[in-house]
Amino acid sequence: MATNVRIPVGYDPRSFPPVAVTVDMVVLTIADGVLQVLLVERGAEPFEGSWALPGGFIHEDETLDDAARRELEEETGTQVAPYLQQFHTYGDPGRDPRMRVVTVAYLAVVPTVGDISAGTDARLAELVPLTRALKGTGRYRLAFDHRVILRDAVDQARALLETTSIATAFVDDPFTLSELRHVYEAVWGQALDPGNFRRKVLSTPGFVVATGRHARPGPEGGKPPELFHPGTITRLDPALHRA
Amino acid sequence: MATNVRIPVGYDPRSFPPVAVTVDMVVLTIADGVLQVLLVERGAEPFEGSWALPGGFIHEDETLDDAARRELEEETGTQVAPYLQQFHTYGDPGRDPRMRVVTVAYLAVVPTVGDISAGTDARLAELVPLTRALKGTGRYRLAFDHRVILRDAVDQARALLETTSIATAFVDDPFTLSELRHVYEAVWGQALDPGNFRRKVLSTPGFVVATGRHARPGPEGGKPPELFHPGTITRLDPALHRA
DNA sequence: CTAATAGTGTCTCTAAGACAGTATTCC
DNA sequence: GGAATACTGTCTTAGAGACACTATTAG
Repeated sequence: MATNVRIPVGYDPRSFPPVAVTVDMVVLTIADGVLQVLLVERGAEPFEGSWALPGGFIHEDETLDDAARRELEEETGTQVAPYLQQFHTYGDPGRDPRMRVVTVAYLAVVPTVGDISAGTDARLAELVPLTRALKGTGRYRLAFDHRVILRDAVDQARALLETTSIATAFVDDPFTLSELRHVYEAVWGQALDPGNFRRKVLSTPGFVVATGRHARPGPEGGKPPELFHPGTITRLDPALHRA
Repeated sequence: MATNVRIPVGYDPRSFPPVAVTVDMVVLTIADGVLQVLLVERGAEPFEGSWALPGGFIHEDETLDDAARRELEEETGTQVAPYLQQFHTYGDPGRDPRMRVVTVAYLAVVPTVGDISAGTDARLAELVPLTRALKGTGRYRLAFDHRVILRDAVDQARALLETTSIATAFVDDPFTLSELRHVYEAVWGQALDPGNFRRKVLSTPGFVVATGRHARPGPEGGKPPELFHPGTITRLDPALHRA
């Protein structure tokens, strides 16, 4: 089949076999106190009965970051993710049985996923607890190498919590230090000492900014917690180490 | 012009405009006590008078990592780099004026560059001090966005020195702790205390392995230094922090 | 001998972790 | 009042950095 591929000066067409480039996204959020990932179900073959990370082909005249932002909005209705960064590119031949596909994978972190069904596609989208998505069996079996991509993204997120302020991307503004601590506990899967956590966060200049206001205590009571805004820094120094 | 691009089932050809995928490499090494990068000169337009990072199109039926290994060997004759990892993918439209090119960038670290002219290409290759390569003017003006790629790679390398054992990739096996310290000093551009450095390295289990042997002192004299092999670990815990 | 490099000892300071104690709310 | 959550204080320990000191070589 003929296409409109133009062969530029100085390039031998046989040097670059047909390659499709996609941007796929691992959208992480915390719901019900558990780390969750956004998955979509694609009806058509060869996706039959399997789920996938949201994503799609890059358009002409858009950067990779723009493509990621576009896909994110198409899928979640979210205009801006507090965190959206490329983390790895996957290009094994045969990872997509139809043709050579090179996928630039992005990690997105959002505080809440609005209306999932607001996506422009008619595809079914769901927020899935990470443990179930990584299981590899049952309802949420992942297509292609998407299970590897998801695992890599979560490893990346766990590491970024130590050295960057990515945790603030999981919570709404303003937030309490308990909410911020719950982010670390959900992603790392381990409990942290509230007192020591507070001291570490507050002793890292620029991580969070006090508002002076306080939130109402929850239904269980307790002292009204102080509210904070995200800070301006992106790199934590000193880092917040895992035990 | 017609090509042999086949349109697979289920894909709309207009969804994936013609994209070429290349693997480009930032090959770092230390020579004359200074961090150096391998650059190649490409004669043909639009490279006229500018230098570039070594790299090329991916082949069918090879993984991205395999493409990187192949390019490295073509360019340096080195079969195996002690460190070779993908670090970022660049795909802005217009970054290559000829067509849409998505470049997966790799960071390679080698202890010594063998015969540079051993490359299969007839292109001229040179080891260039990083400071001159990053200057952006003079003899080694870089093509396209290669200056940005180089800067990102060096930032990455500086960060990896803190948390991984990448430093051992810069030195031959076996090595002395002074040689290892010179790696940190050259890449970070700052002097380190020899005594404290030794203690930190030896207190990180698995970073280096003592051989029991000693090297001859240099022409300036001094106590014969102990020789070490690279260790088995890849992640430094605790990390080796920069001041 | 001196100069240079390799390696050790020791002191101070900072940050992490354990954990007890205080403050303020809901029920 | 008791239970729960939000803080604060204090003690111990580990690691980083400064820097003095010892060991072994070349010239």
